[in-house]
Amino acid sequence: MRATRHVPCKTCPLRQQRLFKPFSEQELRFVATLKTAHVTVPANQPILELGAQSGALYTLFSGWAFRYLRLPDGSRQILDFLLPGDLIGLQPAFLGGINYGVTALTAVSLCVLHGAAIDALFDGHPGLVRALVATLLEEKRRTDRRLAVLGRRQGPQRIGYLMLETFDRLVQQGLDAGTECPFPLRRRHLADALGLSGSHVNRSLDELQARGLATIEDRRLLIRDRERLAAFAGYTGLNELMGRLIL
Amino acid sequence: MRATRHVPCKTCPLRQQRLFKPFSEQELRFVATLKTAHVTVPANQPILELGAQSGALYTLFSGWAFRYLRLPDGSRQILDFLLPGDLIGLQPAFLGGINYGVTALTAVSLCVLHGAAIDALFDGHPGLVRALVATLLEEKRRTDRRLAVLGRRQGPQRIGYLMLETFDRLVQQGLDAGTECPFPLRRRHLADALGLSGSHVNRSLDELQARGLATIEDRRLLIRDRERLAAFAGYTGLNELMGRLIL
DNA sequence: CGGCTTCTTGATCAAGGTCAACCTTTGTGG
DNA sequence: CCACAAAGGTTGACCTTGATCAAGAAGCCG
Repeated sequence: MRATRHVPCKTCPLRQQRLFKPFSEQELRFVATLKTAHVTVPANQPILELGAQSGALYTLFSGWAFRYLRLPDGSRQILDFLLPGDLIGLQPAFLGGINYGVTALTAVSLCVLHGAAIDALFDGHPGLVRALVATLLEEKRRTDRRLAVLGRRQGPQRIGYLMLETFDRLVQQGLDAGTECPFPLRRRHLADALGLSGSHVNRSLDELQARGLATIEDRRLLIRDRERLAAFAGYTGLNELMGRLIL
Repeated sequence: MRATRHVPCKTCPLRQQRLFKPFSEQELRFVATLKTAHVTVPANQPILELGAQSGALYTLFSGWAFRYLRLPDGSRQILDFLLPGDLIGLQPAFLGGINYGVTALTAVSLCVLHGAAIDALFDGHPGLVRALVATLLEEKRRTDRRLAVLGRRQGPQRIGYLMLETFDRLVQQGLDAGTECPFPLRRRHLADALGLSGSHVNRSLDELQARGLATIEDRRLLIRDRERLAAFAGYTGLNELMGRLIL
């Protein structure tokens, strides 16, 4: 983890996006006081480790990361892929103690926030708290669906679902949507996120390709027939959400 | 849904439990203003329906319920079982629009809260909001683990996990823990919650019994060897949590 | 050019889904 | 209280999905 030059909150490009709640002057001033540093982490390096007691809170500024759980038998379940704007470490900062790990998928850069200070959020910043709760509930909605996908759909459908969800999250962030997007996940990540084995991920990808629905090539995702892919995977779209919180 | 006599918030027996955040006088007064009625719903009847636009918010007062998603192909994924003290309908009350359904598993009774009014929570009740966020994050932790269980464990382990989690939730609520507890789920509920078929639920229950770990008899769960069951299912205990919100 | 990790493919086999028949419990109306 | 219907549970046969293992092929560094 290497420190780099500060990005001032005031001109933060992430915040400009429609996805996020616009801040008042006062709110912006508060958020700016939280920020303590800006760091980078190379691909495949840990951002939060399971044992650690850091209390730090991060906003993912650029790059991809993932959150995972390690089961007693050693296997890994990826819980979520994190994209720019996502908060990292709210749970440990707030509840104390950490459950999960977060690892950089690509090289990432992070805003470091003073974790203990977010408690002050609750006194005098009702707008920010509303946005926080909305963000949490929105995430819960995504989690609900993901649970249903793991519980009820098979390999190819699971992959198709993740593809569309990820694509749409990128679009919400302002990716100028064509029919493709970056997709740095390796087979292993797909397997660990979707509860499949490596080889089965391959067979499933083959099927998606054979049906002319989508392919992954060269770290990019190509959606060949969005309509049919959505029907195939049972994907019904992200909810358009009202001002997420970004810190 | 039938209206019944009010239970006054002031003397609400649920609130006495250690599990929930104690209220100040002022907070209690605020919460009491939210309450509009007290109703009952018979077993297997809907509490919240997918299409509806009710804006009502409930606290489950007694009985069990479950939250589920209906997939495009008609199958049902149970997302969560709801126990007394759990909030029902926060997501629709706050985000508007509803994703999921909630159905009574046993006969239940519910506190009806004025959903639109919870927005006032954010102005002037920081203690309650902290408890709300803590509750949401705590639930997220449970969801994370459940996702890992669905993604990575097989039938018998999944069932064992759900048994222990449910048992411990009841204990947290003040059930005087012996080695058994009420367990009103039918095979179908287990199947739909855990992503299994009805017959496989049976085979898996047989295995748990044959190993001397646990049985379900007569709507009650009997934990025969907690130690070994936990090891078998990869269950590591609920987190002791700090004052959940109850409304 | 080794020595990595990742991807691909095929063979084998266990987990678990589907279907069907039958049985048991629960609930309902006479 | 009984008769019957409906819902839920049990069991077995059969077959699909997907895990596991292994061996080889690309890529991708240093």
